[in-house]
Amino acid sequence: MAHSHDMPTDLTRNQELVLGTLTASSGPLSAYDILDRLRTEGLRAPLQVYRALEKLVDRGLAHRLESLNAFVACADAHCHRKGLIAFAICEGCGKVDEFADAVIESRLGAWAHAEGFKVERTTMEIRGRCAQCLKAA
Amino acid sequence: MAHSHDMPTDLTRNQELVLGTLTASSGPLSAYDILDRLRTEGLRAPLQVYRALEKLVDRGLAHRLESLNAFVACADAHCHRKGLIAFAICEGCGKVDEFADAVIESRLGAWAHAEGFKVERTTMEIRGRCAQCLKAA
DNA sequence: AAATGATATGTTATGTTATTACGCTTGCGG
DNA sequence: CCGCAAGCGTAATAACATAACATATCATTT
Ligand SMILES: [Zn+2]
Ligand SMILES: [Zn+2]
Ligand SMILES: [Zn+2]
Ligand SMILES: [Zn+2]
Repeated sequence: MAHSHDMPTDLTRNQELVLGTLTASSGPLSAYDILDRLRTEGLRAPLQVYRALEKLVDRGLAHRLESLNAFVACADAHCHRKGLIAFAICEGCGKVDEFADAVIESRLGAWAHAEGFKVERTTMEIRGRCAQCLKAA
Repeated sequence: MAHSHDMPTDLTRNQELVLGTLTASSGPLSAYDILDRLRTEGLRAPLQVYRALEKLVDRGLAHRLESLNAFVACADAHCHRKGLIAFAICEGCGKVDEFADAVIESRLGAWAHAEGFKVERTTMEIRGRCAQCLKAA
């Protein structure tokens, strides 16, 4: 079974560094977190990171978590380039779980259709505690 | 029919000013937008606004839109103090529509139950174009 | 090879959003 | 009156994000 994080071969150096940092992290990172981890690689300015993140997010290789102002590597590259993705974010350990639900997507689509609203992008983020953290407590 | 925005009587002065500003606005406002509109009332510091917003959000009188870093008055005070609320945000005119969907809520609950994840808070925000803006274009 | 255009990069400065730290005030129950 | 909780005011700072401008890299066309 192939690893989900095989890195595409057509990334630029900065994109590759940023995606590598996200992939190596156990949880979401802010752009400035990423920058700090890449200073040894020569990155100096926030914009270098933000530009790489923009491309990665456009390509679905990374996601932005709006409620955290942070980013994660896509956990599941083969299936969600399109469509609605939900994130479950554990406040305890920072772990982020990524999932899709066709029923939710279709309910949203139905609402939008009824209202005449054209959906461009959907953010869905659940905050709480994961099973492991609940058990530990 | 009663107006949905009858203001509670037990707000502090700052809370009342902030909620009034949000209610008077046709779209979401950032904390700094609010501050600017309240300088004539004597407010000077971001914290005065953030503190008021925190209480208002806790009480369900206002909502934070994570994907915008901005706030709106609750459009529908009687029904969503609890439960999942979704927001549809028009990129054209800034209008925000607030709605609840029991099916979505139960799907999320089912996912969480299956994973052993304890949900504390959910953010759901749709970005796109409202019917009116689509027609105008 | 030279010119062009598209994409990526580097750098500085600045803008925007949010919080920390500290101290004063007000109202309220003991 | 005292002690405590909630609210308030102010200053400073932290955290997140973009604007503006210059340069570099690489493929395409002439
Ligand atoms: Zn993904
Ligand atoms: Zn956890
Ligand atoms: Zn509401
Ligand atoms: Zn609109």
